[in-house]
Amino acid sequence: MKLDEGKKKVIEAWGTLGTSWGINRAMAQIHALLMLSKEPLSTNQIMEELQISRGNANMNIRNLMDWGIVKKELRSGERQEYFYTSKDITHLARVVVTERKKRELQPIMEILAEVQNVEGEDKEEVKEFNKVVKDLQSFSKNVDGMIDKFVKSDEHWFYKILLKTMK
Amino acid sequence: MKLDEGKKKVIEAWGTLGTSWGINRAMAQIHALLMLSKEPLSTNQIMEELQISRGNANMNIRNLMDWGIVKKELRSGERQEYFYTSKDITHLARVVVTERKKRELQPIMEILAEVQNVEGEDKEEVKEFNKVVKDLQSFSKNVDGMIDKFVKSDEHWFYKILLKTMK
DNA sequence: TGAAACTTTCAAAATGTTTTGAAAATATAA
DNA sequence: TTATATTTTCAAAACATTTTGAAAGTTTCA
Repeated sequence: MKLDEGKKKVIEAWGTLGTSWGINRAMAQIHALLMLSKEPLSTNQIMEELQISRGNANMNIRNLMDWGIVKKELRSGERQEYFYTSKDITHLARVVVTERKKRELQPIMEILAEVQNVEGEDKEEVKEFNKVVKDLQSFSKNVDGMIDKFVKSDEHWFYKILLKTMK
Repeated sequence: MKLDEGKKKVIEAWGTLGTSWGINRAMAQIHALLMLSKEPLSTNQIMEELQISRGNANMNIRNLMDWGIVKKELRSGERQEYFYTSKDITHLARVVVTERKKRELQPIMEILAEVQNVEGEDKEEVKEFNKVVKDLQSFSKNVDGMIDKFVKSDEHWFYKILLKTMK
């Protein structure tokens, strides 16, 4: 297989995968392109390679930078900005997980805390509700703890745990 | 707080959360409603409680049943079907994770296997590409292993619930 | 300062997803 | 069988998200 063909396939698949992870197609594809490129790329190069508009490219590069996934490189004597990303996929995984925790887990945990102990402990229905809410809380807390551990851990730790978990 | 108010809040939050997990609003809300109800509910009751159309209710109940998350109860002397779900959230987690693995992880793993070892090992660019692809593969395999482990570790639990449900 | 190079913004268009509701299909009972 | 209750289907409408592209804004340099 030729390099360009391989890149194209991975970029396409990455775009599709991103879509299921709260990262839109263009954003995921820009990330994949940068990850697979030896050198940083300019907005124009990204537009050209992915066949997307300037606005789209700009907006998603900005978003990736806000997430801390993509960085900018300035070259003396050149006006254009060049962008690059870490080749370490666990870095992306950490950022995405943190972002999703903030956007998804925290709100539901707040709601669960809010609805704790509904009135009327004598009714079966209420007992049932309170029980389910408590279970959801304990599950959420577990997930929350797992995420924190994962995010704080360094790469080394991550692989050690993986090995332990799997054997 | 009153029971109805609490239920409403959790159902709403659950719907929002579902949206980020490849489960549409109505589907997630139906699940939440059933999880929080003492008794199984009919399509009409679900429509009424969530203020959604018959088509929407039917389609999403069906989907939840296809996923194995919701079950049907038939009552002798009654024509309507009643639906219920497990109160154990880890059951849902297991199903969702399995489903997502199938829909997301498997395709990307296939692509990665396909683009392994692009021609021209002498060029720096190609070396770089092959290296990143290998890293992505190893990461994917690790995630895949973790998911399997998680899903299988729940099997014991699964049979316990199955027995409980059936008695 | 003025003009060229480049980046950012944002309203409108394109695209994707979910929901509706009425009609068709199916099951049940008289 | 026919009438009635219930479930299923699906095209169109509503809604949500992404992308475009041109105009506005900014930076740089002569």
